[in-house]
Amino acid sequence: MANIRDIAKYADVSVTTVSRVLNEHPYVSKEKRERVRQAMAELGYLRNQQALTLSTGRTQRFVVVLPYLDHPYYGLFVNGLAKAALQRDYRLVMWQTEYQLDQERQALDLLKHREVDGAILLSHTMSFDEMEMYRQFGPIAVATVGAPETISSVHVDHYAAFVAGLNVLAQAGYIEIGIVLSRQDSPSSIARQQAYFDEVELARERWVWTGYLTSEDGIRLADEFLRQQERPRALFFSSDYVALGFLGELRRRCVRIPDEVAILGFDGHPIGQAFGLSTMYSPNEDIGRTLFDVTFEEMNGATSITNSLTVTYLPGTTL
Amino acid sequence: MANIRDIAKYADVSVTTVSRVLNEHPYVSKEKRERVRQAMAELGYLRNQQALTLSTGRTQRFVVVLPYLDHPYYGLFVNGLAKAALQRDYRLVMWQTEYQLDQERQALDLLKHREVDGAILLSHTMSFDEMEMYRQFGPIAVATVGAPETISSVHVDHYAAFVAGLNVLAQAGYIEIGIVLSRQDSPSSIARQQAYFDEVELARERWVWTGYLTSEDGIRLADEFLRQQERPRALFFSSDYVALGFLGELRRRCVRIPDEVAILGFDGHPIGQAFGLSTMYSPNEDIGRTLFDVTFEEMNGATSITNSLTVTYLPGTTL
DNA sequence: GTACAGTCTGAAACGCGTTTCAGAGCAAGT
DNA sequence: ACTTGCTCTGAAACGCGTTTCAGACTGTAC
Repeated sequence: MANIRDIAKYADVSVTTVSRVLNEHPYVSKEKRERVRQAMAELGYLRNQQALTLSTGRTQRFVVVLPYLDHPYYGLFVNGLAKAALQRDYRLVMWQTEYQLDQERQALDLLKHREVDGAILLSHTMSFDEMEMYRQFGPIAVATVGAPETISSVHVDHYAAFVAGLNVLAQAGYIEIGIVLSRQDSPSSIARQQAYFDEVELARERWVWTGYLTSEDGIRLADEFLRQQERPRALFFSSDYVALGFLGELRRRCVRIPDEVAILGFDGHPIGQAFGLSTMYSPNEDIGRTLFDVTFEEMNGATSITNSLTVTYLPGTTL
Repeated sequence: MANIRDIAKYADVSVTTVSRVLNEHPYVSKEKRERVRQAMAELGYLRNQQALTLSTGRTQRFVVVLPYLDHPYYGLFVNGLAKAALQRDYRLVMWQTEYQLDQERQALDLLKHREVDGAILLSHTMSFDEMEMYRQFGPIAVATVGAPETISSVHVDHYAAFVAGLNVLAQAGYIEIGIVLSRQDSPSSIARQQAYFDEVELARERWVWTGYLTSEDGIRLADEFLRQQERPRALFFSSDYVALGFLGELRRRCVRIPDEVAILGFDGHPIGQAFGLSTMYSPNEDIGRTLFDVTFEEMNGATSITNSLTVTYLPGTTL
C-alpha cells in the first residue's frame, strides 16, 4: 500500500507537498498538484486514517454510553446522535454497560487512552465526582440532571415533567393516580416520586410501582394491577414501552380504556402514538442531536452547558 | 502527558525496555521492571491507543452496518455483537445507512482507510460484486444469504424458514394464507415470496403485502386488511414488530384472534412472546455473536465461512 | 575448555501524515 | 534601489508505541 512518501518519490516532490495537496493547501503550483494527483491515482493511494489520527491527535470518534443498545427508549437519542455525527463526519463507538459501573469506567477509559475525543452518557450509575476525574481527558456530556459545571448536560427536568403530566391527569378529572417507574433508586425516579408526593393529594406508597423497564414488565404489571383491591383510576408511566405492554395486555383481557383505567405514557415514541397512547412527549431525538453538538463544540474550546428541556402533552385515546 | 520515552528517561532504561514492561515480555530484570513500573506510576503514564494502533496496524474496531440503529429488529443482532466484542476487547462503530447505498460505501471506506479492522453488515443494498472489491482491505461478514466465497455469512435461510412457517400454518389447518413482507425487492423478501408460491396451494398475489417494516405499518395493515373483501384466514409476518402492531390494533377493535384471523410472526423477540404472539424463532443474538467471531477469526487468518441457520416454531396464542 | 542456548538490553528503524521553519523567487509599493 | 509581502518548496521534527537486530552476559552441556 502506497504511502505519502511513495507518492512524493513517484511525483518527484517532497512529502510536504503531497500533504499539502491532500489538505488542499493553496500554496502548491498547478503542475506539482497535478503530478501528485496523478501519482496518487496510479499508485492507488489511500490515506491512512490511523496515521492522521496520531498526527493530529483527533480521533473523530465519540463513545456513546448506554445501558442497553437494544432498548427502544434510547433509540431516538441514538438516532439524533447518529444524524449529528454524520454531519460532522464523526463516528460513534457504542458502549453497552448493562448498568455496570465497571463498564462505564471502561468506556471512559477510552477517553483516557485517547481512543475517542469525547464521551456522551445517556445513562450512568457513576457519580458525577468520579466522572469529573475523566473530564480532563476530554469533553463529557450527559442526558441526566445534576451535572456539575464542567460536564455538559442536555436533559428533561423529570420533576417538572412529572408535575406537568400529573397536571394533565388532574385536569382530565383523575384524582386517584398511580405511577410506574423504572429503577427505584435512579435520580430520575427519585425526582418523579418527589413530584408525585408533592402534587397528588391522594398519593399512596402502594401506588408507586418501581422496577418496570420493558414492555414485558408492563404486561406483568397488568396482572399485578388487576389483582389489587384498591386501584387508582389512572396510571402515569415513566416509559411508553411499559405503558404499551400494560395497554396491550389490558386490551387483550378486554378491560375498557380509559373507562376502567386511564393510561398516560412518557416519551412520545411513534409506536406509542400508533396505538393511541396518550403520552408526554419528550424531545429525545433533539436531545441526542444537541448532546453531540455540545460535545463537539466543547472539544473545540466552547464551555460546557446545561440545557433543561420540557415535555408537552400528546393526546391519544387512553385518557 | 508522559509518553514512553519520558518513562524511559525517568527510569533510566531504553524505550524498548519500557515497551517490554508494557507488553509483559519476560526478558526484563526484576529491578528494571520495578523501576519502570515506578516511573509510570509517578508520571501518570497512559498508553496512547492511537500510537499503538498505528504501530500494530490493528484498530480493535469493527464497523457494524445496519439501516436503522433504533429498529428493534436489529436489537438482538447488535446485542450478540456487543457481547462478543466485549469479550475480545473490541469496539463497535455503528453505521446507520437508512438503506442508502452511498452510506454503505462510506462505511466500507472505513475499511479502506484502516479505520476499522473489519466490517459486519446486518443488511445491505450493495451488490456482492461491489462488496468483494472491499474485501481486500479486511474481512467482511454479512447476515444475508448469497454471499460469495470470500465473504463470510451467518444467516437464516429465509426460503427454508418460510417453508417451515407455512408448514406450521398448514398443520394447524390453515389453507387460506397471506404473507406480510418488508421491502419488496430485498433478497429475503424474494425468497419468501418464492416459498409462498411454491408451498401454498391457494397462494394469491393479492395476499402478499409488501412494504411493512414497523409496528406502525402493522397497525396500518390492520385497517387495510379489514377493508378487504376476500381475506385469508391466517397471516404470516416476516417480522414480529409488524405482527405486533397488527395484533394490537385488531385486539383494540375486538377482532377475535385466532378465531377470525390467525397470526404467525417471525423473529421470536421477547416482546412478542410477552403478547402471546406465535412466531418462528430466529436465533438473532447467536447470529450476531457468530458474525463477530467469524470476522475476528478471519482477521487472524481463518477462511471465510457460510453458516445457514434454521428457525423453530415458538407457540403462542395467536394461532 | 569450548559450544550452545537462553537471558537481558538498547539503538535504530518502522508505521505514516502533519507541522514548523527556513529559504528561494517574484511582484508590488515607495 | 530597497523594502515588504506573497507564493512556493522541502528538510526535519513530531506524535508514540512496537519490532528488529545486534551484542553482551550467564549458565549448562559435552
